[in-house]
Amino acid sequence: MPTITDIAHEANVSRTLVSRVLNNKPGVSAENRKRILEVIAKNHYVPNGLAKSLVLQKTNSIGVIMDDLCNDFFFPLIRGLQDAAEEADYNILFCSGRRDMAAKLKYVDYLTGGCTDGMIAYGSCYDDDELFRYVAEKSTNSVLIENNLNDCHTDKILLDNFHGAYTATEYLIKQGHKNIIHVTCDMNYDVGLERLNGFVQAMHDYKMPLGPNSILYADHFESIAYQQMKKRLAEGKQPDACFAGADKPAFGVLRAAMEAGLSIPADLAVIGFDDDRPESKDILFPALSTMRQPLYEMGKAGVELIIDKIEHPDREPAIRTFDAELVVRNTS
Amino acid sequence: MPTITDIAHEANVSRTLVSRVLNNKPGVSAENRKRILEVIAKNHYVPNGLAKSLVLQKTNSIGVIMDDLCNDFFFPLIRGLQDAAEEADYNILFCSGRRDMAAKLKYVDYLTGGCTDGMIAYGSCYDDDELFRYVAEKSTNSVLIENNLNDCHTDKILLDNFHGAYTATEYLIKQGHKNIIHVTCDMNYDVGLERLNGFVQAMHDYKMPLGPNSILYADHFESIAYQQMKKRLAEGKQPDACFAGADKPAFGVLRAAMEAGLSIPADLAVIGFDDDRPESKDILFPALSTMRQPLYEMGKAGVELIIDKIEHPDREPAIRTFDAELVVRNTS
DNA sequence: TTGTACGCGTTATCAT
DNA sequence: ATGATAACGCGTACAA
Repeated sequence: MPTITDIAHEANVSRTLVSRVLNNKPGVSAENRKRILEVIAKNHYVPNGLAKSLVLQKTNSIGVIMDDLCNDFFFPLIRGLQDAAEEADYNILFCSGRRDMAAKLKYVDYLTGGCTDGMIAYGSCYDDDELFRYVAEKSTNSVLIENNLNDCHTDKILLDNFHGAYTATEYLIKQGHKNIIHVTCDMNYDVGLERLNGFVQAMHDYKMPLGPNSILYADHFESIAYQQMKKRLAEGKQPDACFAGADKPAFGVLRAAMEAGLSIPADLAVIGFDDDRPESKDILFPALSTMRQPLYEMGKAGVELIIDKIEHPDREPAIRTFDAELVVRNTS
Repeated sequence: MPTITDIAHEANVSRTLVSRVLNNKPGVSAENRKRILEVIAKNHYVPNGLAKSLVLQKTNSIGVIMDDLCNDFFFPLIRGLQDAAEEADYNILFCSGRRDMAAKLKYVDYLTGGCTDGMIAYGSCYDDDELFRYVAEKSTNSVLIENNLNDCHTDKILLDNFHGAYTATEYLIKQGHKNIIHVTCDMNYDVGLERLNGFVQAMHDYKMPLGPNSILYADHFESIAYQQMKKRLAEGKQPDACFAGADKPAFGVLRAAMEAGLSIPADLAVIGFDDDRPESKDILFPALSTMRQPLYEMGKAGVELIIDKIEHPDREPAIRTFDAELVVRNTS
């Protein structure tokens, strides 16, 4: 790879002049500028980003670390991050250590080691606590998305899971349903608890019956919710509405209900959370009503926040909270 | 961010000793090593990657540029890239200029500007020719995946589309089908032509009837194939087998056939290419037989190739070609 | 308009 | 065992 020195030699000028040309700065005669540009083009010369960033103390790029790049649920998030970065003329780099904590931490070291001006980490499960704390203790600009750790004093983008669950439950109540249950998502995730709490609060506020039978514990997949709901129906205890803590368990509930011959939403209204899609490909589900996370907007906000932080490194950590949006489709 | 100089001062030693400790090298007294490690830990110090890479002329990271990160078709590719990079202890960074050529080229400049040891570009459409040529003319290590440009003298990972199409067609012939047609995918892509050629060659070799009615021109989506097939069936010209140049048009064909009351695969056998999934969510398709691209293996090979090139910069450009694999499901 | 000299943070070479 | 010094490639005061 040619360096600025090579270009300077070939053009018979000093490196200073080449640098001026590269950065469109004045102080170069038209003649020299032309010759320098020719030499640059001829050699396909591009300034070394490492050296440039090192001296400028600015990389103009942002790193993103996610626990999974291969999940279409995150597409809106990725698009939001990309759009905001493109708009601000920043490079945005995605990387993922997947389920390997050591790999994740290595990427954090990489991203915070000077190669980027700031980093964004996405994660919502307890496993990510270690990651988030590791990011937060670095003295670099960082934004954490989705998970709220009170001891991490960095910028954060959060979803109000409690409020979303409350909204969904309230909607079912106002639709006139009398026997509403909640099917949880994975309670190993923060979101599981928050959504359960939102459900309970709404039921309480509207003085709806709330007992041990009001909650069915499932996880983030279809299967357990399917089994639990099947069992519940077999016992003859049939609710008339169900708020699920995530779409995957909601599809499990739907599957059980459809197998039992229930008509949706007449016999059972179902509303999920996340605007996800079913795992099962061998069954045709009705379009699921759900609470949609504004992931696109959250991604955009994440980049905006990190850029603001880069430009004002000394400001206090900021938190931006987003509300999930009720999307009514054919199951409610 | 603290620097090595800060650490050295705080530990009352020279930068040399700190560097030795950081890189686990001998030549430091146990006492000093201990104190230096303490200071490092206390300050959460991480060496600046820019400076380190600059002096070492080695970044230990690989960049990947794809025209779309938000497409689950590429998941196996991404996983292959990640697995191989992880195994070789390289960082792997994903970026995408999406449909904006200027953005793509900017990312190429970034990735080839010293921040990575090499880059991998994926692309199969004609639009990517400009991108690929731009990558190839850089004097950095690069691997191009999927698209074959003869004037690009870089490492390449290719799929033998001709052979895959031949295999699929041959399979249909050997199954005893007499009236086989080909529904093309987008002919603006290299792959479209290669797969058409493979079909024609197989039909020719087996002396199967080949006329103007043997080919239906569609694109990379369901709709046109659906319309074309619907029209064809309405004309009463019903083939007994169809090889589609991609899965999306194959689903379009299936949709038209199913609407016409045809039984699959008894009345019409269908085989696609790519192991993709349907666009339509309102219809339940049978599991499609297809030619699966070994994208995971291709991704792994891409990283292996680039690392080999990094270690042997002077070797001749290498090409590795992969065969698609016939996956027989319920449509043939 | 042009060029010299210094510094960005690190590693490596060579003294001590 | 320890430390001064020179690179890596670039931008930028400052001097000419």
